[in-house]
Amino acid sequence: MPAARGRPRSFDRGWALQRLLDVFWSKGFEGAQIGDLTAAIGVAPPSFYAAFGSKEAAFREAVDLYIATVGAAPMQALEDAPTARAGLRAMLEGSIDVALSNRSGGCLLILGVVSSLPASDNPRAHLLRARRKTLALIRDRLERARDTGDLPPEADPARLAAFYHGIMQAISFQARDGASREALQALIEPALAALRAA
Amino acid sequence: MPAARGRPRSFDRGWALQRLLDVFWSKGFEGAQIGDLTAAIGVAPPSFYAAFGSKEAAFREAVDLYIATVGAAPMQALEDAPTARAGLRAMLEGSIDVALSNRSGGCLLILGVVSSLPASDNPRAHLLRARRKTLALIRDRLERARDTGDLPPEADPARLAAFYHGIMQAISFQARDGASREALQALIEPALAALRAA
DNA sequence: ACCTTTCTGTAGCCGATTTTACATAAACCG
DNA sequence: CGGTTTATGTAAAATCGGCTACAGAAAGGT
Repeated sequence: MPAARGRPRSFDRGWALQRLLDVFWSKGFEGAQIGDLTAAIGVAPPSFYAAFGSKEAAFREAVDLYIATVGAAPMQALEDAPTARAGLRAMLEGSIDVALSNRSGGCLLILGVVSSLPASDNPRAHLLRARRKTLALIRDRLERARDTGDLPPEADPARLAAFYHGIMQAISFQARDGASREALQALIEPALAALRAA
Repeated sequence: MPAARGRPRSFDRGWALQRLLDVFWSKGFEGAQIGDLTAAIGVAPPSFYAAFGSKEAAFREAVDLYIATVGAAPMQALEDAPTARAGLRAMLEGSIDVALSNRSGGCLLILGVVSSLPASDNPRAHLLRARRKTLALIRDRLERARDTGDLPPEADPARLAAFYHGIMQAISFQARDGASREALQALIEPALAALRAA
């Protein structure tokens, strides 16, 4: 175990990453400026760069932390519920909780980067991979439901997964536009009607 | 009518505005840089500023042109269809046509500004107003359907309008992420299931 | 013809943003 | 306690964005 060498850091790196996540979440990759990030930690730019390398690298780490913590809850709820219907409802309700737990509203993975500046290409691609993973998780859960008889054999897990992923995107977007919890919850019942039809 | 004074403009302003719309649509307000806009018209910056005033003013004009042309088709289809169901289906299919008719994919009103930089506040607010108008159009059409017996009296036009507006947003996001026409069309049937339930 | 008006291209200003030199401070090691 | 290592704050470099001064060009008015 290598004893700590040199002057110790004046802040806890994990704590700082959570602050960075909060800033990136509410302002997006491009909206979050170095000044916002360093102010959130309470340090000067060189300390930020020494600890995280660059804005892009910090964003990547913050997104991974988001996936492992904030974003995991709705997906876990989907996984654990006894039926596909209950799972989807829990996932969407969890998404609403997430979308309302931040000043600006919405999901970091969906709204973190949208503009197409060359400087945002890598962060954008990182988020796109995360979204594809979310989609795959939903599809897997629906396939399991079909295989166990919870959904009829003619149900189309891939199509339904894209549809419910779309509902998550709608929740995020409308939360960003200032929708209330009631307004967001009103999206769930109409969305679940698609299960009866399938 | 005052005869044209001074040196005439070297390009047609309406034609130029369409080019600007194309650039703003595919790159967003912040992603579209002055160099992109002037290159699309084929002029130097001073000509752009003489004709349009500023990037923000040009964006506002481009958005208004988008609403009057590109965006009008799906809403007109919603209005003209004989039933609410047929209208919503036509609106969503029209949204898919729109979303696929641009390099980057998606709707300008939904994806044009997302980041929260202070410099984008006015453009963002302008788009938000446009979205509210879209939502109101859908709600009005559903109210009419309810009043004429096309939808049952217990149907909730405001809720359903928010839901189908959400589907449009999902179409835009997934188109921006590269979804195929087939993938986007697969969102429509599940969405229409909400009508049967209501 | 000459003046006024308006547009055009070159070239550059001005501010903002990410990132880094540099000197200094705070820890451990021998 | 001197030396090494790493972090910190000030301050600025490097870059890049929107925007504009200027001088010249192209039209109409008189």
